[in-house]
This record gives sequence, structure tokens and C-alpha cells, in this order.
Amino acid sequence: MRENGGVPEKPSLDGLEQRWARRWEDDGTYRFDRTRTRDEIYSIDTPPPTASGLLHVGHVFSFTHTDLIARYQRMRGREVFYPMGWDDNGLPTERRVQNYYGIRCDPLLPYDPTFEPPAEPPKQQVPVSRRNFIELCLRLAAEDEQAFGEVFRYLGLSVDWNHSYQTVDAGSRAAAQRAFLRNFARGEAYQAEAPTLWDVTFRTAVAQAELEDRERPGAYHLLAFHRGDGGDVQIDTTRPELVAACVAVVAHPDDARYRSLFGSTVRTPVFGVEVPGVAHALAEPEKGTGAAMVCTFGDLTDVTWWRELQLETRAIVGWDGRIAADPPPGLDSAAAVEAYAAIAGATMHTARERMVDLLRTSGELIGEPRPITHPVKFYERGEKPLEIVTTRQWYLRNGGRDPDLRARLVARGRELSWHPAFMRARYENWVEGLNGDWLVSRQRFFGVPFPLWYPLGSDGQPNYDEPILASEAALPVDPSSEAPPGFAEHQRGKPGGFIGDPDVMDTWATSSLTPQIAGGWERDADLFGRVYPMDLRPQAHDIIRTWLFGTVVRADAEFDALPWGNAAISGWILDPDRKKMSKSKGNVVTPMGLLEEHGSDAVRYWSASGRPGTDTAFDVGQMKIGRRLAIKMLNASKFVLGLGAADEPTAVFDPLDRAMLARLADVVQRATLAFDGYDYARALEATETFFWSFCDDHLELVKDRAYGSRGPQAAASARAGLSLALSVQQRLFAPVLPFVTEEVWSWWQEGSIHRARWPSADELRDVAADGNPALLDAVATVLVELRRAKSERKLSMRAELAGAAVRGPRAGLASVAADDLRAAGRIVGPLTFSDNGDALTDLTVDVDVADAGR
RNA sequence: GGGCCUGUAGCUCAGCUGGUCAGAGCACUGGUCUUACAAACCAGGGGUCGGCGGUUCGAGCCCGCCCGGGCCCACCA
Repeated sequence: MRENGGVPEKPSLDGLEQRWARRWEDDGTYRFDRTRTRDEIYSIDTPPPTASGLLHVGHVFSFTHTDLIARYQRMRGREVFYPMGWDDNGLPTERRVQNYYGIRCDPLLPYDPTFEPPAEPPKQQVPVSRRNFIELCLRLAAEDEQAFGEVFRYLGLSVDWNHSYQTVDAGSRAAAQRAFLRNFARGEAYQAEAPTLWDVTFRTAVAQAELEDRERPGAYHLLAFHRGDGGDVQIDTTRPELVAACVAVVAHPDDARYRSLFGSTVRTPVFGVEVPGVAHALAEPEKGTGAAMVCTFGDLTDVTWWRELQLETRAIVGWDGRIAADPPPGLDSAAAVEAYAAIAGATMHTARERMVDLLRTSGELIGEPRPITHPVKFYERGEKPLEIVTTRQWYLRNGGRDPDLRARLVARGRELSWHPAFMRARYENWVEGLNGDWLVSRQRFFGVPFPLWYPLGSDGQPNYDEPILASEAALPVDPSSEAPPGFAEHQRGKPGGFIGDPDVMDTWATSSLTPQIAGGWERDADLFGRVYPMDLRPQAHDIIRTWLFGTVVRADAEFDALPWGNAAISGWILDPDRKKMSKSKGNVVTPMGLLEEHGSDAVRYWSASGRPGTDTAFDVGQMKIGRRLAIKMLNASKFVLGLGAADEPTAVFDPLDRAMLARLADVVQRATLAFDGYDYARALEATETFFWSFCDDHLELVKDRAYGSRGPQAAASARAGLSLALSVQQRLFAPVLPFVTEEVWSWWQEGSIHRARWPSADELRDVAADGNPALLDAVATVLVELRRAKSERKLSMRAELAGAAVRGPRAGLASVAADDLRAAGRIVGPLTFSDNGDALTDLTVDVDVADAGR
């Protein structure tokens, strides 16, 4: 320990972020030491933020939580593996690139190596080749990631930036393709041609996990279907445009009204197609008229009916979301064909209007449409309702069709330590509610392609049943520009040649491998052995069903084990009005602006006060409190160090000093336990409460003594106690306030505080010896009474008191600190203590201010 | 409709397995230039702990019902 020559005249928070961020970078403070063994390491599967635009305050909030844990574990002596990833793979980047540059991908165009996007995005998007498109995706992602990295450094994340990855980089692509090939080899990946939820804007299939419901206006249309006996069956539908796709009319088997319908047929309105009347338990008698038309396909229930009742297929919705040009099978009559022509090629919206006109004209629309609001399925990033289109897609088994696998994955969830524990229920609810396997193929461009090709027969038709697989050694591959083993590029698309699988993987199919990607799976076996399975997966609760579950699925398949031991689930940021903070609002307050205005420590303080898993209000007030705390740390450190830092634990003999250290030992113990349980908020609360009373009471009490008013020995005890307490408190705050604690630590200590040892309650207790924490309370109570006496008389705290009498059960306790109390209260006359021994009487203080001077 | 979370001073929140638990900070009011800090310090007034029952010697803390807020899922003719 050196002299306090490092204490500045006027301590300030200004510029701490830049100064220490640079220093940490230069010193490699957070560099991962890969010579350490697995049991010495704490590894983190950092969430890769979507690199599509701007960070918002939610990122600052949740990434701080992870950093709190990382810093705590590092101070506990664990070597922390804390990488950073960027999720730049997928639709968000594509969409941002389209808008940013004013381009769109046309995979049929040839690559133009000289292409540069227009300076200003044109109104009409410029079509570019797939390769040009991907190059621009990479370029913009790199720019965004640079900006994100600056914010995260300024925020003080203790990431080792040498361990960074992108979900589109070669390592990620190879890992995703390798994992897929192994899934395929084990039978966990398969392809199937089936009705698929389809986004007509993006023209891609989407998975169950990416759906959301939105309330949309609609209308019931009561339609007449005609029976052979001349009677009608009335059916309410919200989708009259699908009458042409109707393949049956269904009702509940117990519905007496429709008993005669079952086994007979009806003719559809307008088109006059004869369809069977069928019974199925999913038909609900209370809905509409109790009878429904089954279309291929209007919704997922239609798919169930179609499959289970083995109905015909009469698809009319194309990939583009428009009505197909040609009528489906079954619409044979001239009238039907003519009617169909009216809707062919139309969008859903237009088709519905025209269909209603046709129905009205034919008299088969009974009454007028009755407007309603009803939930409609959307792709979570989409703008138009999903349609259902039959396509060939790749699936990964996730238990959605296999009760045994599902049970095993639920069991995996129980092996995992969830913080907070109740988040496990969300996982189980999701897994138990799965209704199909994981659809992983997407008809998009900017993503990881499937590492396979299909041979073309002599007729030029692909054989999907015998794909040509890439070899693991060749990964990553791009089947759209590379030829498969045993073929040459000129055979692409030719009879007897091959075609590449045109699809890319769902972005979750890559990000479900982040522990493997970051850990160096099959790329750096040494590293992988040291960090995998990881210790922690931090993430938000809204992506338990996607990211967390997907990662468990992949690790279970490949390693038959969990990918990590702990999952820390953070909450969301709420607007002051208690609503989830929208992206638009979150972006009004940019993270960098927030950090610059309040200081990173202050914003971190606000984040740290949000308990794990709890949604937290965006609260500038908390940040101001955090800033005040950081300033207090500067001033208190300056003061204590100004008294002379004394690393002499044996000098601490005064009962009050020992009491303070004993109480601090309790605080250390509580903070440690809280951090071990991932409850950083509780740890902070305990530390902060102690710190303020340390500053307001203890410092005031011992100030005089520390100056030497009662001799060198008494002063040495005070100084040694203060030094030790300061050192401990600086370290307790270090995870939350990394900048200011590093600053004050540098005034008197060697090395970074963030590599310093986390304080030990036991060692503190050794120094505190017989210190009694209750003494602190007793003395504080007396001090408050002395102050109150002055405050009520509007006296300065410097005013002298003629005397005071302390009575109560703990008066004797407080008498031990009589001299300190006398000094802090400026009592010039007698100060007496009498233990009245009455447990029901609290400690009272009679203050004699009669002769008080000013 | 099912699951989970949540409702404590004007605001943001603590209250760990039921017994000084009615708290903290902010805000508010009134003081104080006190030689670490006036972007500070000192003191004070604020709540029948969403509602109604129940268990208990004793309940913000446990149970039931109801009301309000949030998230997830299901439904979506």
C-alpha cells in the first residue's frame, strides 16, 4: 500500500468511462486466460443482440445484469469466459438492408462485383443478386456491430472482445451446418411436404415459435350450402374468399341439427362443388351455426380436419398470397370456372370483396356481413396474416410429435437452475404445448444454407429422398454456388446433374448453437473442453420458447446433456405507464445518450436495482440516485484516504470500530449469498444501506478521534477500521459501479479492483473480534437524538450542547462510545448513561440544550 | 379458457422459511455553509400493506374467493 498521493484535489466522475475502458482494453483486464481448468472457469453464453439497427435501453438493462454476475465471479477468483456475439443472420438484417440501401434480393440475377448501392435509397427498390445482397447485409451488420460494441464498452461490460462471433461468420455457419448434418444422420432432421404456415410478404415458411396473435377486424358471412333434398345448410365464415377451396362441411358428431348431414353431400355456393358432410369432435356447436366449411387451408384446424378425415386438396392460395391463376380440381362447371376467374390472381382482400359480390348476386349470402374483431395469426415480424401453403420443408424433432422426447426435454428443464425459479414454468408450458416439430427451413437469402444438394434424374426432376450431403471437412458450404462432391458446377440444373437446396435455416437454428459456436466446438477442442457446458445462459423471458428451448434441444441431441447449468432470466423495461417499453420509445432515449447524461455507473445502478426476472420501470430517478452514490464513493474515499490509509488490522481495538466491522462482515455475507443466488439487486441493497450509514453516522462519529483528538492509539484504531471498511466497500460495489470503484481503488491500491479478491466475511470477523453490531444501532440512535435536538431548535449541527442523558436498555452499550458521541454531538457538559433495564422501554435521550452555545 | 408473475406511503420499490414488519430512496415540509461531499448534510409529516372471508396465540407474509395490472399459451367457422 502506498501513500494517498493518488487522491485528486477535486474528484469527479467526468471522463471515467473513456479513461478506464481504454485502460482495461490496454491491460487486458478481462482477457480470458485459457490455461485455466474447467473448475476454475465461469463461462457465459452471452445473448447475441440482433444487429439490425439500434440498441435500446432494454439491452443496457439486461446486459448489465450479466456483467454484474461476470464481475462478481471474476472477483471470487473464477476465470470468466465472457464472449460477445452478434445475431446478424436472418430476416431483421435483410429487412433493414432493404430499407437502408433501397434494394431487394432477386436470386435469379447474376452477381455484379462492381455494384454499389445508391447514395439515397430510391423509391423503387433496386433488384440485386443474392451474393450482392448478402455482401450488403454483411457490410451493414459490421457497421451496426461496431456501434453496438462502442456502447457496450462505454457501459463497462467486462467482455473479452477477442472472443467475438457473428451468427453469419464462417465458424457459425460451419457449426450450424455440422449440427444439422449430425441431426440428419441421427434421424432428428427430416423433410416433409406439408401444409405450412406461410408469410406472404416475406414469402417464407415460419415456425410455431414465431407466431403471434393480433386482433383484427373481420366479419361473419352467413352462407347457404345446398343439400340434395333442396334444403340449405347455413354456415358462418370469416373467410368467404376461400369458398373455392372448400372440401367439406363439418359439424360435431353429437350435434343433432346436422345428423342427417353426415354421410351426405352438399354443394358449395357460387361454385356448386359437391363436398361431403363430415363429423369431427373439433367442430364446436356453439360457434357460428355449428357447421363449418373446411378449406385447404384457412387455418390450422382445417389442416387437422383435412389430415384426419382424409379430405381432398383444393388449394387456391399461392406463395405470393394471391389466389392461384387456375381453378383447383373439382371446379369443373363452366359457371364455376367463370366465377373463379373473377377472383383468380387477386389478393386476399380483393378476393374477399369480389367473392362477397358473387355471393350476394347469387343470393347465397344471407343477410349482410356482421363485423367482428377476432385474433388472427401473424408471423411476429410480419405485416399480413399468415396463410397456409403446402410446401416441402425441413424439420427438426423437438418433441412436438414424440411424447418420449418431450418428456426428456421437460426433464432437462428441471436439471437446469432457473433464476428466478418460477421461469421454469414457462419452459414447461411451452414444451408441453408443442403441436409439431421445429420447422427450420426458410425461403430466404441471408442465412445459413442447408449443406446439401439434390440429384436430378434424367427427366430433370430432383430426388429429394436422397440428398447429397456436404462433408464436415468442407464446411461451411454454399450449395447455391458450390458443386457437391462428385459433381462439377456445369452440371447444376442439368438432367443427371444436381441442384442445391435453395433454403436457409431459421435464425434460431443457428443461435440455438451459441454455446457451441462461442466455445469452439469442433474448431478448438482445447477451448471447448474448458468452457463447455457453460455455467450461465442469461436472457429475457420472451425467448424461452425459442432461444433457450432450441439450445436445449440441440445440446440434448448432440451431447445428451444440458448446454449450461444456470439460466438467468431478466425482465423487461416498462414505460412509466406500466406498458412494455416499445422499440420506438426505447429508441427515443438512446442508450449512449443515457450513459452520457447520467454516467454509466448510474445507469448500471438503475439496472442493478431491477430484480432478476422482474419487469422494471424506466426510471431516471434511480439513475440520479446512482450518480449520487458514485459521487459519494468519490468523496468518502477521498476523506478516508485523506486521514491516512492504514493497513493495520491489529490496531483496531475500539469497540465502535469493531462493531462497525462486525456489521460490515454481516453485509459481506449477505451480499455474497445474494450474488451466489444471482440476486445482484439484494446484494446491492445490503451494500448500499450500510454504505450510507457508514458515511452519515460512523464517519461522523470517529472523525474527531481519527484526527487524533484522543491520542495516536485511538486514532490508529479509527483509521485502520476506516481503511479496511473502505477497501471492503469499494470491492462490494465494484460489480455495480465498475468505473468509480476502479477510480478510487487506483488512488491507493495496485492493480485493477476487478481482479481484486471479493471480500471475505470471515476475515473481517477476525479483525472485528468481539465487535457487537448492536452497538452501532445504539450509538446511531443516540446520535439521531442529539441531531434532532438541534434540528428542532433550528440550530447548526456545530452548535454545542450543554449535556445529555441517555436512558434505556442499550444505554450501557452506547456508553462505550461516549467520547465519540460527545465529539460528534459537540457536547461540552455532562453525558450520562443509565441502563433502566426495562425491555419495554426503548432507548431515550434527554438533551440539555439550555446552555448551548452557538 | 389454462399457466405464471404482480397489486405495500404521491412515485420507484425492500420486507428472506408468519412474531419490533409497517420500512428505504425519491418527492414534499422545515432547518444547517458542519474543515470528504450544498449535484451536500440534518430533522419531519405521510400507508386500516387491492377487497372479503379463513387458518393461527399472532398474517403484507399461509389458504379460499373476488377485483385490478402484466406476460405466455389455447381458441380463432
